[in-house]
Formats: sequence, structure tokens, C-alpha cells
Amino acid sequence: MTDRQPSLDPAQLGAYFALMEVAGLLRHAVERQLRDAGDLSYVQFQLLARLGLDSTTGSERMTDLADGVVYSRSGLTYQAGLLEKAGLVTRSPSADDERGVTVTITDAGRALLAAVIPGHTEVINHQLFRPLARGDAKALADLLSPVRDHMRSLPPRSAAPRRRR
Amino acid sequence: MTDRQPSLDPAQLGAYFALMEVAGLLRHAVERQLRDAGDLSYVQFQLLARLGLDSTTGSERMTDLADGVVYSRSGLTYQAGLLEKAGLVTRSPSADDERGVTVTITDAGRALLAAVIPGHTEVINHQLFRPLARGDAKALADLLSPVRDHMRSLPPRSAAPRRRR
DNA sequence: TATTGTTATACTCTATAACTATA
DNA sequence: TATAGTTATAGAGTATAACAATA
Repeated sequence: MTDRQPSLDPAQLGAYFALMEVAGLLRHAVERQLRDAGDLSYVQFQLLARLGLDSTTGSERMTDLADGVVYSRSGLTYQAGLLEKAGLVTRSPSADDERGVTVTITDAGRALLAAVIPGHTEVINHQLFRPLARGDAKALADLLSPVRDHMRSLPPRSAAPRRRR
Repeated sequence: MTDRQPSLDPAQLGAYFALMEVAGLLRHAVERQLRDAGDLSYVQFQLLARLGLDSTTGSERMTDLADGVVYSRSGLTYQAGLLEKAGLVTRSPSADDERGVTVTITDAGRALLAAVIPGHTEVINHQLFRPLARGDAKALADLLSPVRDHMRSLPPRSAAPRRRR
């Protein structure tokens, strides 16, 4: 079940700690901005961004959203409920599968997204890219993209094992 | 207060999203391992690691710990209380400054740290480094270290503004 | 007066399990 | 029987503000 001696060399340790600290600090900064600018949590922003920017239709099914944002079904139900209550998304039964729920971003949701993004990118520029040279962004993306793809392919995502009774 | 049009180019967007997703998934995986192996949250692990690995004495003051782990004083008090209750650290008044509290890792804390680290590094190897080539770890560390230093130097850390009454 | 740390409190978020309804 | 989503619930974590004690 476990490999032998997989201990990390100093470069790996440095990369790991730097990655976690940078991402943690960046997320903290970004969450503050999103909270101040639009009263959104990072997860809510991710959901809106997924619907408003990634999706061409502005709609996605709950399960697909959960897979993208990585958490439990009930957590997504909770967040989608908050977004719906705020008028930023609507929920309706899926056309093809009566069990499914389709979440759709509203005009208000798009407007809020647009209102929040400038400050968002500004934080990212200031905190993340200011100390980097041109070309570093691409280098970073090239390093991390394969990792992301690998992690996505791994095992357990939102729809983790379901208990049988 | 705001720069003009700091919008992100595609490479920057890609780097940002990849960074956040990789770090998020990695943290999720690592938290599960720490929980299973030692009933530790990631933050608690960070505190133990800071005391047991980074510090030569095994001790640090509360404020310094908070600065390193990035959160509020009260949050640190809460976590330090949990660690103390579990016998993994002790808290005692600082020698030089009567106001201060020195946190020290116990033998049990070091033992738990040692017990947890193999599984921890294994997760990191599997999830983060498996898809990377030799040399990529150093490249990643070289890219992110300046960012981390920059972010650390920025403004608000644990000891954020204190309200006057 | 400023700083260190704790406490009380309220709130957000997440996970588990049970439940309903459709495939 | 399996899957999609919701609900109830309980727990962990965080932030704010007020507070006590020392510098």
C-alpha cells in the first residue's frame, strides 16, 4: 500500500512549502477582496465564474459543478442555495434527466461577477505576479497544469463513495 | 488606490487557476491523510512542524507562530489549546516578556510528527511530484519562493490592526 | 498608551447519514 | 439497485470585539 522511503529532497520540500504558503496567502487575500467587493466567498466566486465564464450556456448540472469545485454534494446544495437566495443563480429540473438540477447564472450574477473581477485581478497582479518576470507566468502554468490534470484524474471527487444502507 | 486595467493575460490566468486548484486539491488530500494518521488538521500540523522542524529549540512565541501560520490571534489560541489538551505542546510564560506565552513541542508532539510525516510525504510524492520531471521541483521552488517572500513582506499578517476602544 | 494573549460569541463552512425521487 | 439532489444535524474553524495584564 505504501512505497518505500518516498522522502522528499530539499528542492521538493521547498517547492511544496512554497506552493502551499503562496496559495494560502493568495487565497486569503482574494477572499477578503471578494467579501468586500461582492460579499462572496471564494467557493461562491468559483461557482459563478464556472457558470459565467467557462460555460457557454451559463448552466451546469449540480454534479458537474461539484466535481469542478471539489466538494461534497451537500456542501454544493448549501452554496447553491445561498447563491439562489441572493438572486445570482436559478435552479431548475434538468431537461433530460428528471433527477438532475440545472443551475443557471442570472443577469444579476453576471453583473456581480463583472463587478468583482477587476479588483480580483488586481489582487492577483499585486500579490502573485508582481515579483515574477515576464515568462514566469507561462513557466508556472506549464509546471502546474500537468499536476492539475493528474490530480483531477486521481480518485475521489465530489461524488465520493455513497453509503449503502 | 487601483491600477489601471491590470487584467490578466491568458498565461497568467492559467497560472493562477492552476496554482489555486493544485494547492486546493493537494491540501484536501493532505488533510485527509493527517486526519487519518494523526487526527491533526493541516494548521495543527503546520504548528507542530514549525516547532519541531524549523525551530532549533522547539519553542516559539504565540505571535511568531501566528505570523507564520497566518491567522488571527484568537484562532491560534484555539489551536494551541487543542494541541496542549492533546499533550502535543506546552504553554508557559515567556522568560523575557511577562506578557508573552512560549509554546513548546513535547516528546509526544515530536513522536506524532514523526509518525505522520512518512504518509505525508507519500501523498505529496503521489499527488504533486509524480507528474513532474526531475528538476521541475527546483524550478517550481525558484518561481514561488520570491512570490512567498513578497507576500510575507506585504501588509497584514496575524497581528492585524487592533481596535482601540 | 501600546502590545500580548485569552475569552465569549456568533457565524460560515463542511461532512455524514438519512431520505426522496427518478433511471 | 444505483444515481441525483436535499435535508437535518453536528462539529470544526475563523473572526470580532471586549477584556486583563504587562511594557
